[in-house]
Amino acid sequence: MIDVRDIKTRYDEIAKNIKDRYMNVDLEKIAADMDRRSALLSQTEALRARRNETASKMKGKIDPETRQALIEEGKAIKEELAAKEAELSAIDQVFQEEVRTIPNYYSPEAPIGKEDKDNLAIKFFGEPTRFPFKAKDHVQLGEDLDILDFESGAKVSGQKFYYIKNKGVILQMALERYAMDIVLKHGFTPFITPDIAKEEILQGIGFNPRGAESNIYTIEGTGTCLVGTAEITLGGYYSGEILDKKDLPIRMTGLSHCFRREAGGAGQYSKGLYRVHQFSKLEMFIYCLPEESDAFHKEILSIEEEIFQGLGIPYRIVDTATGDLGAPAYRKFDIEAWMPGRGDEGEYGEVTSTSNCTDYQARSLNIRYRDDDGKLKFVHMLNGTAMALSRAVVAVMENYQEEDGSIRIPEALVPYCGFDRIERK
RNA sequence: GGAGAGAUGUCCGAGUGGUCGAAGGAGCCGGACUCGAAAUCCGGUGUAGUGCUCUGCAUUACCGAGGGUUCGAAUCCCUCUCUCUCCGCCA
Repeated sequence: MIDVRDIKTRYDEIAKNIKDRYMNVDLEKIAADMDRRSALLSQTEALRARRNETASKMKGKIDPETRQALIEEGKAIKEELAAKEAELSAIDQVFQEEVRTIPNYYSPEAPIGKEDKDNLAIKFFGEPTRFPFKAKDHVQLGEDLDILDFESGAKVSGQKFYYIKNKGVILQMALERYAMDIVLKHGFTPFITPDIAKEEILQGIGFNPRGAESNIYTIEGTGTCLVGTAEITLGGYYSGEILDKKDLPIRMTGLSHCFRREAGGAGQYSKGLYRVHQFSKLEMFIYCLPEESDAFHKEILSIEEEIFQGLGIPYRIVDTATGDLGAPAYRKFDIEAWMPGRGDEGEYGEVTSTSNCTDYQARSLNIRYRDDDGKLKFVHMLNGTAMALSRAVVAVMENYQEEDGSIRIPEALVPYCGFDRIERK
């Protein structure tokens, strides 16, 4: 969340931010509720002050008559206070929820635009892979090679679930370990995180676990949810804590399963492994000083590039437009890998995403550090995909396919796989 | 899953209705001593709001979370969460 005082001091900026992000937030109402809330708060506090004053008059020995009078006065205050507190708590609850709908500020460098097609391609690596034959998509390849089974996934678990089989399993594990080794080389501490997290943590990270459009599976009656990414569990790791400045930056990388409802996410571009209800992902996460977050954001992006360059997969980087940033992000870069089987003649498809969320998540989760001036300040928090296994598998399979339907293993993965191709039995 | 114990500031830890925002210690900051450092000694040191006559003063809240009792709650009661010990079960 943003600093609530900004609603007063940076009103126009917030209004412009909401507009440029194409979001629906009624800022006028929020500001009005804020005024009502502070009026009630000061009335409540005045009453509490009177209550405390009355109570403290009774500390020592006093004559019974005075005592009785004070008790009567205290009782009256108590009643009045209870009514005022009820009123305050009602408006406060509304206000707190409203504040959370205000998005983070966006970077002055982020492109302004409504949706993903307004994202700005800022770099290309490699040439899109072309074949002298008609490229197959990973669904076809996977079924022919007996390494992906969507039919059984649908039968047992529902649509958009899948089984990975045979050498496909080894390929996924190889990708996982390959990415992990690169990330570790850059000083990240490895974690395997819980796949379930509390709603308050989800909310602190900026996910909305409720509502029809929510992408989150909630576990009924427990107050917990299946995580959609290890960003949630890595970002929650230090919630409520005060970090030592000399420990910053903290670099973490976490492997988790990721669960997403993907309601209404069907269609040709969501085919196969590209958009599924469950996948594994290795995520990078950094807690750092505010003045360092831009630099660390670029560092995460360069590690993501290193991972895909090492696999020899062509990609482009896009600078995400304001309307597509998501509420917590100040700036976001996606890597889109070339996927020869996507669309008619191949398309770029998102494989990583890295966001600088500045202090937006830290404020909700209350993660601070003590600065040299002795003051507590919010850290900046950044996340980025090291490797989303399902989509990386798509990219490898489709870029490394052969005319006979077999798949070569990228050189960098051969030591991790122990074989150099997957072919039909 | 059953039984018991516990959760207090940056950390450790005392406190069982009003004199408690909270003893003591550690840490940190400042100072003394020192050529300098260590040791020692002295002083200071919570967070988040709000108001004002704004390098300060006043005030509210916060002792795991949420409710309750009371004129008054860190302290009493209830619910929940988490931690520890023992038993059971188990990959």
